[in-house]
Amino acid sequence: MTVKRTKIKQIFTEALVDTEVWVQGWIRTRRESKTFAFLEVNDGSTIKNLQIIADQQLPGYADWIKELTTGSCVGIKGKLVPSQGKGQSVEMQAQQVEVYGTADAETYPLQKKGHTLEFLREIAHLRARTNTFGAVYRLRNAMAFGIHQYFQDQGFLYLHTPILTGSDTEGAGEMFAVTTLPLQQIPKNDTGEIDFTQDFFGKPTHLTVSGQLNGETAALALSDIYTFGPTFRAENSNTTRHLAEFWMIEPEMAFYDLTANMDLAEDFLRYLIRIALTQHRDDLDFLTKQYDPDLINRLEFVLNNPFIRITYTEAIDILVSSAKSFEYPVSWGADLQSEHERFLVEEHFASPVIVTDYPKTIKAFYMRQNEDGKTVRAMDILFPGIGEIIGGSQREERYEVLLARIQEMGLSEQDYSWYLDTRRYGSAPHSGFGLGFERLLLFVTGMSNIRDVIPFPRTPGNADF
RNA sequence: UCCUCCUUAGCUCAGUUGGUUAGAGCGGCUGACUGUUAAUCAGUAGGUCCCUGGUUCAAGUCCAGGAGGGGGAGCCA
Repeated sequence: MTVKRTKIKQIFTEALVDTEVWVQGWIRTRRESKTFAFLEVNDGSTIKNLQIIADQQLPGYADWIKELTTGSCVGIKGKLVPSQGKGQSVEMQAQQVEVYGTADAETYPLQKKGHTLEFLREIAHLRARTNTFGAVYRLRNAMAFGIHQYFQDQGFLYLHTPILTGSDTEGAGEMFAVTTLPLQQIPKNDTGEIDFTQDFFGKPTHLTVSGQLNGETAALALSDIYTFGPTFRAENSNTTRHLAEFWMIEPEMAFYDLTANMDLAEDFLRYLIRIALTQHRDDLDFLTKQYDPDLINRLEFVLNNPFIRITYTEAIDILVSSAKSFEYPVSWGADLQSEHERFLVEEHFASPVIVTDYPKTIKAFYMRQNEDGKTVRAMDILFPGIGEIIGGSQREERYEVLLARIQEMGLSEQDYSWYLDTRRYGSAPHSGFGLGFERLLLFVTGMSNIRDVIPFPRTPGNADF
């Protein structure tokens, strides 16, 4: 075949009626009549299928029509014509059919019927062939590209931070160990401890849980940077919003205070949501219809309304004075529980909420201390149904204060000497945040399980595919 | 890790106080139909009742242990 392939998305967006085109894709369904058949082909470029009419007069019809079952792969040449039927404006009159790969209807797991998301997770290698996962993966791609576009437009520098890290005390969670030591016979030293001097890096090494500290070093030289890469947490978390391997975006900006940080985060999220609403309406319409009737409304609400900003102390006051009875007691100094966050976001404000200025005792050592000596310049952005989608802070730029905090929390001054150097030499006020990419996708797609917004989810006990 | 629910045909599920040959819808297959839209109509095939052990004359059903999965909680993004 020498004709250039046309993607199905083009057929629906460009005026191609009366032209001959060549499409390649996978059969979604076949409806046979006595003298002809309707085929629906999808090539992933859009959620829409191209309807193709195959007449039995075509050469080889009897041979290939039986092979064109759901899931089979074909190339078809034909003429685009206005559709006689309802449901689509354009369809193709087939002229020539080439079968690349058949799919035995007896064993092919995807049928012309609804499947549960749980079943599709078990066949993650085939689920991209469904409308749902096609839509989700297209949106995932659009959001990833949009993230780079947003930051690049604002003059941010894309920084690659290490995936293998020797600092095991960042406190962001349990870490996966990385080693080349023989696991059958781990070398021990005189005191009976593992002899890491024999390991590849000569010391304990792990997969990164955050690129933030590395990111800060670049922000304190290049002004505005962002990272976007895989992140690993070995927590035994079995929930709809945790993965052992996920992707995280971490911008870090010199000369930003907490307010500027929040302004950026809000503008950033809105930019991404606008892309979804304007450029991927077909996919959102499908997901709204199929899974979440309120999806598009919710996205539009977030686009058009500023997030509520309150301090932790104000949040505690609201929770205490609410008539609501919580399973976990509310008191100043304790972290907000899921039920507390849900109440604020879903009931009290019915809006995304940014909570700031948490007690320093429940936040990380690097967050900037307030004048009250009790709270730090932290901010968590809470979304309905998802909880914390962004966590960030203004960073402690004062050398003495940061050092004191490291000592207070019993962390190793030695391990953080390089980080402290950024405050010893030309320190600057700066801020940043971390956005969980898959949590963003939960919000944008309306999916309710994080395992359904990443192609091959890694969770405790599951690294299949 | 804790709490809770679930596991029966390819998929989604019914299955009575334990009782003969375990059912339905969808999907598959066969046939009918000149415009269908998860086509329609008729027919048909399809079972390790998650695994192991136990109780019983008799277990899909009751008991114990195990495996897998869903939801919630904690941890967090």
